[in-house]
Amino acid sequence: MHRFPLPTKHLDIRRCVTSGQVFRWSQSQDGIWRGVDGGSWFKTERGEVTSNSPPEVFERLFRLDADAETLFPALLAAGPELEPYLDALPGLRVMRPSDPVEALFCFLCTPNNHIKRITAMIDHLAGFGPRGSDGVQRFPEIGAIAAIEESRLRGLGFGYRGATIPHIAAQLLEHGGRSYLAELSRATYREAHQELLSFKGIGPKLADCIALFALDHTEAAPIDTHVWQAVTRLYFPDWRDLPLTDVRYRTAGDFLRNRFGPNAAWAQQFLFYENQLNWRSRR
DNA sequence: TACGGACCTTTC
DNA sequence: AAAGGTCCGT
Repeated sequence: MHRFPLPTKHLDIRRCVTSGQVFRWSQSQDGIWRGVDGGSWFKTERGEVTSNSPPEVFERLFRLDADAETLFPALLAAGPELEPYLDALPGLRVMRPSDPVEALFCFLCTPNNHIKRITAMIDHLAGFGPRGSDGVQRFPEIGAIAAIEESRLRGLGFGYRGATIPHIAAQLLEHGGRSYLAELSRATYREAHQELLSFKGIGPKLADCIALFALDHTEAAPIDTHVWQAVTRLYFPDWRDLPLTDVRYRTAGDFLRNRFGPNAAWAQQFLFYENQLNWRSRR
């Protein structure tokens, strides 16, 4: 058991874990945040973190090695238009989940879906994994997911994803499982993204989420409906309210990569959350 | 290559 | 209707 101070400077847990980057965190009535990531569990209370892992694991998860004092000026130099969003959301981080398998399958639950149902599905999926002696529900391995019957998942409310999730797990095993994912992590962003697109059920948006959160490619800039609104408002006004086609997806993502390079994911996070916070007032 | 429609289910 | 989309027809 470890206890250490919650590094509140440049870290706002609420915003990090409600921005759709991770799905196994929740806040209870008393304001305490509890989260699971890979084999680690965390609990934050009164400015203190309790965990089964040492502080370095927490710091890695919230990417605290990316120092805001140098990162924010770099983002602003490349994109001064981001200033109001950086000011409004100074504690937002791009998270770095520890387990690529967990991150990948969490994002397979997200397409054409909403957060509430996504977390319910992920809790069900986690239930297929082992429960540690410390009571932590570990996420299932790829093989365990591949073995789940489609009807079982449909019965749990997965809808058509009850078919794609075990199928993708089986495909992953054929490609080499975890070592294959490790290869994609070492490959370039572009190679990894293209490879992920070959899976049935993984399109450009999911491939970017997986490249970023499972494989740690920070050039990835997942463009969902919210980021699309922000990007068209700021950079592509002619495309406002137009549907997000493959070509537009590629163009917008390349634009963010050209502008922000390896910090594209940071720019994407601020654009996403800014739109989440303000879309109602703009209507 | 680009556009519609369907897809499971829950929530607003 | 729309949800942090994707696939499969035309």
